[in-house]
Amino acid sequence: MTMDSPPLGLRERKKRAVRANLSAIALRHALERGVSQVRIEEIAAEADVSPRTFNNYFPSKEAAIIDSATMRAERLCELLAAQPGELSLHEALSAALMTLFEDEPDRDWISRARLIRAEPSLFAEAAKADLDIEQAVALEIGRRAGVDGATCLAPRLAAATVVAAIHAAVAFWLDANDGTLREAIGEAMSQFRIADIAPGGA
Amino acid sequence: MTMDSPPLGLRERKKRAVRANLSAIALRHALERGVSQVRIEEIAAEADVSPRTFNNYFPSKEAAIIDSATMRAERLCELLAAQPGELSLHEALSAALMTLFEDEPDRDWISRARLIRAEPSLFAEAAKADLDIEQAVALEIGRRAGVDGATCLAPRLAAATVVAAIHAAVAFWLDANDGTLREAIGEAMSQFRIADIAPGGA
DNA sequence: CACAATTTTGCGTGTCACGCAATATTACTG
DNA sequence: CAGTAATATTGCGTGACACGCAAAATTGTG
Repeated sequence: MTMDSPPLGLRERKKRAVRANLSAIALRHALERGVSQVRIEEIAAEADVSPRTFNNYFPSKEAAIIDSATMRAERLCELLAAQPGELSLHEALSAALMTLFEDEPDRDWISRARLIRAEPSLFAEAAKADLDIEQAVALEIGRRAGVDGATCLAPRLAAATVVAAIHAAVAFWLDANDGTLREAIGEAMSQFRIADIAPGGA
Repeated sequence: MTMDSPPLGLRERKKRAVRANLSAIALRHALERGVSQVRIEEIAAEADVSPRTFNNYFPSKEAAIIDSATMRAERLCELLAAQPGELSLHEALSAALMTLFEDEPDRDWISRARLIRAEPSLFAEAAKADLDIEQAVALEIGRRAGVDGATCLAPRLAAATVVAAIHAAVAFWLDANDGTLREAIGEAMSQFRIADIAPGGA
């Protein structure tokens, strides 16, 4: 799609650095004091930035904490598209997820995931982001099967259940402290089936 | 559990009336002007109540609009528990949902559902409520299968996928304007399978 | 170096969540 | 039918926040 990776101007690099910095500080504050005690003013001060600038990057502190916590939907879509067409939908999704969760998450990701599950305001913010992910996955599933992923029920259902399965697996793994996340994802995918999508369907 | 249904004092009746009234006014304002233009002050004035009292019932206008939009988890749990034990988990869930969605939703429910999907702030608020629903369903599924619905993966996965399927079906039905919601739910449930849960599993 | 584009910043405004204490309403008891 | 305890409503004040707007600073370009 848009691949301007190499020519990344100073401008864009600085913006991304500021954004990542603000997000990291926000997460740390939230872990140390609790989300409700996080103050935008303090985050901005620590990042050497005006408070107004914070709200220039994020509409709320929750958004800052969540930022970059969402697994990238584009990556999942790419992996799904890369699976051989002979595989059933369920097999292709499983294989894509096994690749997506190839490397175990780092400490920041884990503590952030725990925090999101513990704090309703963060959970709500994350749900908004997951909606976009789900739609993107539905579109890719639809493309793969030759149907409209935006309107037909089947691809949307498949996307919704897969995202739900990932959530359940992550939540289980966070609670269980046992085995790898990859294994939890795999076990989840093995415990339900998604019907293949027939292109000729109504 | 707690069954004080008949002896419902004046106090409780008034509270419920005020709550329902505030919620209805909030929904109407949101439909007419958009959520961002809803003012707590106006809702309170129309309900002949102090603005402070509004925040006594709801922590935000979004919560007021959402209130009573969530399908009742207790009802789904009851219906699930009422299904004969010979049925597989998937069959029992399907049957329970068919009963739960026996009567088609009214106009208020539909317009609210549309609004929730269109407005991210409402979607986020609804997601919080759905989390509770999911946990309750997981507990009931676990009880039915004789495993711990709070810790084991299987019941949580089943609950998550079922809730996701309901969401997908509702969203599809709202877009399609074709057939009944009941049919959409049934079609969704027929397009994926949930593994039965073995009580002896680790 | 000058000039255009973009970003940062400060300021003001309207909205909101919530603690607290005073007041009003409801429930209960002799 | 009081009188009293429990609970709900209300007004007020405070801290925080989202966001529009325009001036100032920073970056990209010829």
